[in-house]
Amino acid sequence: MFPAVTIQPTDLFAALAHETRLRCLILLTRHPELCVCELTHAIGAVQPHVSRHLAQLRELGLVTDRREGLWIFYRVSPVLPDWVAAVLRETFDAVCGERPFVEDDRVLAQMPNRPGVPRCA
Amino acid sequence: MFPAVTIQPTDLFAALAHETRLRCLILLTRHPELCVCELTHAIGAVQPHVSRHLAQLRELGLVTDRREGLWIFYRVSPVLPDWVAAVLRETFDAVCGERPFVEDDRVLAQMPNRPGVPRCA
DNA sequence: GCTCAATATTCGTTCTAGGGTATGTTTCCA
DNA sequence: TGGAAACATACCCTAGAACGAATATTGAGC
Repeated sequence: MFPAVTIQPTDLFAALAHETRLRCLILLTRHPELCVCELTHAIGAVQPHVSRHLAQLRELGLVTDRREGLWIFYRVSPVLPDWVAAVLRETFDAVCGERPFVEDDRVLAQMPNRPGVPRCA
Repeated sequence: MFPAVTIQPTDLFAALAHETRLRCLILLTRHPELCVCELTHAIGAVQPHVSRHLAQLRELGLVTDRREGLWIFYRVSPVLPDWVAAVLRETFDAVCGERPFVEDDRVLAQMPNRPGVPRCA
């Protein structure tokens, strides 16, 4: 019932202050969960880059990960403190229509061979 | 009617990611306006330190300043974009009862010779 | 004019976050 | 058991942020 994590405000804002991390979080707000290769493809960065920033989000407790075969799926933590969830929502509502966040989602939608997405031709 | 400033999300979060700047903003959310010496006293830092960080908040458009004699009074900008104001409010509500923000306000309340505050003994 | 108070800025230094690349780990499959 | 795919981590290096201290600016008062 209680949030499982405690997040210092300056830590939260430092996490959101980096464009790669913010873009990942915005994508993860649009979608229930995404794997690293999807985030990497959507953002257009190299895999270690995305992986490193996802690790920071994970260490802070903003996202959780689960393994399924070769893929590791990330999602926004379901046990965020209320005010953190509120900040994320406000931010998402404000920027989801702006660049580069719209493009990220467009690029993701056109990604071929996405894991978890059935390939019904 | 329209917000006078445009603030990039990463810029906002970078500003909030520094404790000095966040403490100033929280104090300025509690009080309509405060001068530099009040903020300096409340936070317990040296004057150039506070001044430098206030300058960053001002350049971003998060706060405005007005001169009155020797003092320069800062206040939270009245023309913030809605989502920025919402993020600030959520953050304030979440942390205003925590350290070091409560102590900052206590120290400020006990400050002698505050400008603008009538000295009715 | 001079002096003091409040604030801002500059300068040189230190420190940490981030980038690029290479390599390690885990899992699946043949 | 060997290889390939997906992801994580380590290493070295660099650029930018922040600090401390000194100095500049602005305004009030005499």
